[in-house]
Amino acid sequence: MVDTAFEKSKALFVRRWGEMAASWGISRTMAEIHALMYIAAKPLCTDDVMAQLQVSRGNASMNLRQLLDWGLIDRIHQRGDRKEYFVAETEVWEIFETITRERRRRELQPVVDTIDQCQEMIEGCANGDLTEDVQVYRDRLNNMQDFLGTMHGLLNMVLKVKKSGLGRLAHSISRLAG
Amino acid sequence: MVDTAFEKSKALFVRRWGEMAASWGISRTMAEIHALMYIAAKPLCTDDVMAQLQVSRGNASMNLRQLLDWGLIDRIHQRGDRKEYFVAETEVWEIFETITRERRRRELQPVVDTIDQCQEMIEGCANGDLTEDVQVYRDRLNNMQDFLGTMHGLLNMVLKVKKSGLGRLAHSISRLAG
DNA sequence: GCTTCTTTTCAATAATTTCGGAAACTTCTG
DNA sequence: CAGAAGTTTCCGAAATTATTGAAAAGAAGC
Repeated sequence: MVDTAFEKSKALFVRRWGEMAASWGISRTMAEIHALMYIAAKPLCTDDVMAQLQVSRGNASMNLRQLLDWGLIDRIHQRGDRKEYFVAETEVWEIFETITRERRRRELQPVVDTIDQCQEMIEGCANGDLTEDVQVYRDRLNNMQDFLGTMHGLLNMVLKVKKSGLGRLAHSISRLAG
Repeated sequence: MVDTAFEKSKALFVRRWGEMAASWGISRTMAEIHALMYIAAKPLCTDDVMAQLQVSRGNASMNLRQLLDWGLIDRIHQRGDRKEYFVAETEVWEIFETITRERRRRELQPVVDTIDQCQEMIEGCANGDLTEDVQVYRDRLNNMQDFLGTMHGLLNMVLKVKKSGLGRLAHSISRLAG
């Protein structure tokens, strides 16, 4: 039956997407729900999620809320239906941008702040025979900070051109790289 | 005391680094050991790790092994000492490249392969009244695949120019982005 | 505005997974 | 062989994730 191959393919994609996300620190179910909606042709409701992923209502609800918080899905109301339906952003560059923005804010920014703080803490440590160790430490912190700053800027630029300019971008970079 | 501020600063960095890594799917202790070695002026041995992070020998050993597997630290032998010592790669771009390479291989590649597989599975599904859903699904898979391919290439280019060309690269991209 | 039905959210409990420590085991060196 | 360093395994602790059931919120009908 044609339908079976289709369903199996979708299930495979959802499962693998969840596995990948799990190893990136994102709850497996949350990623599975996202995958499900990414490939869905129509909006899905909570019951659809429950049925297709075999999870409880509470679990589905909590994860849907988290996806809303991330901005990866939107709530929509069908006229004549009381239920809430959800649709995922399907533009991959938008998805990437959203995830990037959120993770930067939640997980990278604290590190950047902490490095600043670490540097302040050793500002007065230039005397004594520990100077060399301190100097090494200071350098390592500076290098990391520079790197994070550079990546931050680079990401911003990539997001700015997105797919549109990426052909030209690629060409340009490869010229530099050669 | 000068030394105290230095030690506190290092401890803070190590702790935060571990926290960040934890939310990226990397064991906290493994990341803490890595941080410890990244900022260390001299090679460290297992006992140093045990003492500074307050972990057991077995735990230290396992995580050191993992770091070796990742290629983030190297084993070195001090003459006249039977102990093994370890040093971390301290060049940030090298660290980034290593992590990128490993995560791509371990976590991204399986997804790419799976998408291929998913596409093969629905090749014969162009008939029946499900055509529209299948078509949507097919498009979404294609978009994701394109995106992953583009990012793959982009990352390769960035790694190729690394820090050296990044000033020019930044300028070039921002011109495209403007 | 109130009731009733449906859906969502929350809190407590349960299950699963991950992580770390102790100790047994192996290897290496002298 | 003795002793020290390193590795592996097993088991318990902690953290994360999921389920259940009850309360709250929201819409439709009266």
